[in-house]
Amino acid sequence: MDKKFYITTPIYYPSANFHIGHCYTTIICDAIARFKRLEGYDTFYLTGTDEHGQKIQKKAEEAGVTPKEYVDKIVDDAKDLWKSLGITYDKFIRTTDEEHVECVQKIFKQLYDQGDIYKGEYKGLYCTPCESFWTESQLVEGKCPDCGRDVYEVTEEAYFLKLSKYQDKLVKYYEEHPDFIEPLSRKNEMINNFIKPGLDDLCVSRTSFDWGIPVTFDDKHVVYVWLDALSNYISALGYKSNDETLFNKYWPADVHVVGKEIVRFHVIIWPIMLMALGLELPKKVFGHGWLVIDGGKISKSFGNGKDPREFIKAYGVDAVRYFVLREVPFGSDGNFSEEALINRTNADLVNVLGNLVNRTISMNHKYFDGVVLNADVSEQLDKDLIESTTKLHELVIKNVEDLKVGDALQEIFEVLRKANKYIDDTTPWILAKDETKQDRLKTVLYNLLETIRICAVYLQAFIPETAEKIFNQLNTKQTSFESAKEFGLLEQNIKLNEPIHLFDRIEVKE
RNA sequence: CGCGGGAUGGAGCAGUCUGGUAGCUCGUCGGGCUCAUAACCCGAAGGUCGUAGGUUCAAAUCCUUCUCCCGCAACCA
Repeated sequence: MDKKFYITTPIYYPSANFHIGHCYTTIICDAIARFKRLEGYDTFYLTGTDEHGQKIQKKAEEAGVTPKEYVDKIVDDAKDLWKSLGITYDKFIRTTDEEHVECVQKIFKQLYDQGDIYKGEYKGLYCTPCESFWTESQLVEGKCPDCGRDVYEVTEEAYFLKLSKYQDKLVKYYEEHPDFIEPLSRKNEMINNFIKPGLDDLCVSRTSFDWGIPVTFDDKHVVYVWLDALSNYISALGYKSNDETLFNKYWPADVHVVGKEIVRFHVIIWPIMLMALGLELPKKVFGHGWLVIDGGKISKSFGNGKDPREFIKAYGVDAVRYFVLREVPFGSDGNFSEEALINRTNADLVNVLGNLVNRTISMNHKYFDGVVLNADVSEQLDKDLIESTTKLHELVIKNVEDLKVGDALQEIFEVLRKANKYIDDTTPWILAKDETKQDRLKTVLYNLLETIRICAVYLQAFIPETAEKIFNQLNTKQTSFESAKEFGLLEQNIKLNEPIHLFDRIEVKE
């Protein structure tokens, strides 16, 4: 029986092209998904786009195209971006996919039939020219925050989801599953802010615009965005379709990775929807922090929404992947800037990893014509390096398990630093000059090559292109996850390929 | 008192639960080495751990006060 792993990103809102923040979430999930595959899990990695809603409708009107044409263009661009970042999603779901639309309609109907959705009245403050509802607190001096005009109290019929009915059950679920919401601080926020004061039933339909999924039995209404969007996690697996094979295999999700701003929807509305449908709840919702620029959010209006492909082009895909994976601590925000990206790349990828691989392989070529040899002449010194390298196995697994990808990378680089130190401690260039030390030299270089190989096995998940380059230079077939458990599996008597820089130093122009 | 998080050498963070010499990466300065991409290795300088009080033999850590920053509450990854 295969171990399975189902991981999702949020489905992003394609009102504009994606920025580095979207990349962050998607790269994290990709690294975890790759790692799980490497570990031998039958993995399903889902991402996609949430394409309905008034904002898209408006954007499309402004652009003079249909909403579908508008989102098609952005989706094409997104897929190109994911490709350039090496994202290995198993499915890209769009909420305009026919399968998804039908699934949502069936869900809505079922919840209505069983009484969890009911028809009621929605009272709100409405701005007619903007076609928008606002809450009291959103108003600016009592006027519409968008256009500054008066708002009117309007009543319209709407469907509601009975959140209140499931409140106690939800709290009980939290208590019985302490790992459901991560990081923990988000959980307290949710309980104190929303659940303790009592959940209001949620308005789940709209009549004020029509770019959405129609309610089958009442076509004035379209389905509220979050009910539509959240369903993607099961509609993508074929829930309520003719073929539920994937759904049966992968659901419940092992983790929904989401930005901290939408944790609320994933830990309140989504679980309640699932309870109402009689389905299992996801095992974990992880609310990650943001990449911020000078302490502020990334957004187009901020003028910092530079196309991430420019960074990839300039510094390489793995520099970008490494940076975002490494820079943001578990659960909190990390700072993004081109300068930080350059520093990180030079300090870790060039100086520690690149230089280690280059100097080791160069020496092996210089001293042994590139042939991998090991004469087993060990010294006490070797032990520390070998132990650290071997211990990596459980450390990396544990950190990825806990979604601490930055820490996992830190552990790997810790070992690479040790390897650099090992070179200085063993001074191979001095051994090389002594005829009687040739066997010792073989062992020293073997230990280094083997350390590099094992680190590269893990790095496949995070910086796959680089790991591949390392394997090529090592000319090894020992690249499996299992092969990293044991020190000494690098094939002897094989010939290394020529040393090539993994990363070129980024010179900062004045 | 709406709720939550944070404040630790120049920068970014760990340490706080379970009190006992303040740690890591980057940066700066000095030295070493020459296999390597001005890299690598060693050493040093630099911190009254936001403020004020309390508990204790002992507080970054526990308790209380205040200040400042951020997030959520409202469809931003």
